[in-house]
Amino acid sequence: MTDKYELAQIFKNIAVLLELKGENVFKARAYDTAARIVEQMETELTAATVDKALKGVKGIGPAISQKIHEYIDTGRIRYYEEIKAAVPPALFELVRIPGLGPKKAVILYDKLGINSIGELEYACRENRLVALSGFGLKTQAKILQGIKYMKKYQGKYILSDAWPVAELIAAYIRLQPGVEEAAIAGAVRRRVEIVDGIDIVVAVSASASLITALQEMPGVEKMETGETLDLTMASGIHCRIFPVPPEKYGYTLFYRTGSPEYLAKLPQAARPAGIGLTAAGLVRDNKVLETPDEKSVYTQMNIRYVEPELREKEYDMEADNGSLRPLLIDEQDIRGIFHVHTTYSDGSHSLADMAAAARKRGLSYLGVADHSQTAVYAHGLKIDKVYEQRQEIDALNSVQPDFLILAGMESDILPDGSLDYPDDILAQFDFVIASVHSAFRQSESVMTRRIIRAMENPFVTMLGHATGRILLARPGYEVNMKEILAAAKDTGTLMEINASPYRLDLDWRWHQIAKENGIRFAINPDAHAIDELEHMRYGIAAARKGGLTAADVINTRPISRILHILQQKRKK
DNA sequence: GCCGTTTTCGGCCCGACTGTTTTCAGTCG
Repeated sequence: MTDKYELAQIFKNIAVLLELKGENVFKARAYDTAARIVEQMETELTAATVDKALKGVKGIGPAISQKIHEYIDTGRIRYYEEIKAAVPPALFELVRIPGLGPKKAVILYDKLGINSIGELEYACRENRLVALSGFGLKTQAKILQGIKYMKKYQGKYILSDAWPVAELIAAYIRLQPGVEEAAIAGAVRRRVEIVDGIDIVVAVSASASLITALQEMPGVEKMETGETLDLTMASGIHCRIFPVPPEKYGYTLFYRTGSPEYLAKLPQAARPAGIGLTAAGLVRDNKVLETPDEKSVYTQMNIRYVEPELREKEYDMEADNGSLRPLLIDEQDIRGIFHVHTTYSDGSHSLADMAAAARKRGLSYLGVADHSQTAVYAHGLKIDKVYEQRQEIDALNSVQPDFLILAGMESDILPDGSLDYPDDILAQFDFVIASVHSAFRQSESVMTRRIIRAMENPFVTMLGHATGRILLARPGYEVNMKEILAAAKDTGTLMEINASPYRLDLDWRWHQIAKENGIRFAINPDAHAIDELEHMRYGIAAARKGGLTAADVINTRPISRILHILQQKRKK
């Protein structure tokens, strides 16, 4: 299998290996850059397309170009295999621990003979790191914390690593002879932000030919057959396949979708209908009922159908059955988006290209929000650049009357809660997203106060990624969310649902609480490249989990109303 | 490894933060 994502991963690995070998860090960075470029190529990776796509691209020189061709021709890169063999695998494993970089990892390997994360954890507990020069008690504690965090999420994946794969597998299964229906179940169907694998339920009368077909499916590394079929994909992700006869399909899909906590609420609710829930299916008068589809499961239990995204322990059956539940927000409701980056700061595509891509997706407005001046690492915009960008936006808007580019900014919230530009500059933007990007380790009260102060600024339209978490990599900063939401209500500040599958922040578990406060949301892709506009599907999924409707989200408003909505707060 | 030129070699984004030091190195974004 040759694809650009695998190649990009190889280049990223080469970069890490070079750092571990102690080579020139800029050489390592060159491979990191190449990985990003390859990943964002808009064409498939073939000998015919690659030269054209990468010709004259900054960052691809003769050596890396040669390696790309070698990969296309042979599926491997010898240089990678050589340096991989030359670097102990343990080192490669150790640098995955947050807070532990290549330099310290090498010291641990050389001086303490640490050969695995388990050994390192043991060495920390034995207090053996403090004796090393450059290490101390705090470093040791930080590493231990990092290991704890990693272990907690081993074998777990963010939704965007699982959902697209699950869709491909389900589509492949549907093509097989004898298969009547196949659907994604489990946490992926419920759109949980972190999943431990993929579940697929298949309606099939005889599973022999399905098993053969799965063995031949691209990307399968290992397969164990039994009552369920357990696949291990090349990426390491597990996929459990449940083949069942068609008359059991509906119940199995329902049962395997879960969540266990949601299912546990049901026996009591189904009792008035004389229905029992067992592992075998719905039972009435000791007889297992036929449930060819999922709707029939709910009909026979005589309770209302619940969207898969809502089937969590948080689901309140009594409240739901007693009221009219409006339709959850849907992809079709979205008219425009906010929070994309361009080449003005750290984006990969130009303002014009991002706008064209948004328009091509059928959107009618796009809110650009590059980084502000303090975000040096992201090439944040100095004031003269702000004006330059504004001019380009005005020029683009003047030639396309049916599409509107909104001039926004993602302004850093500085450690004291002030913003990154004076008010007279902020006032010139159509909207401002205020986000924390530095000094993450302030105490909860200081951080909360800092964010509230930013929200009190009349020009701050919305609060960006409210906790700063990076799923499976970094917990969010300490913050009192109840106070933040109360302040959002008082100040009329919108809350961002950052749709990056790495963030999904504000967490859906807060959505109803915010909604009850009268707070409205913006679902923002935080896209740094055209293909990241696709992040929207994860943000919408999160909003659905939060029980939000089109009315709760400003992206559903028409172009004619949007500027007014964005500027409501400053007119208060 | 890549780039650009005052071109074949020197610089590469850079500042904050932290924990270790006793003036700095490593990590992160």
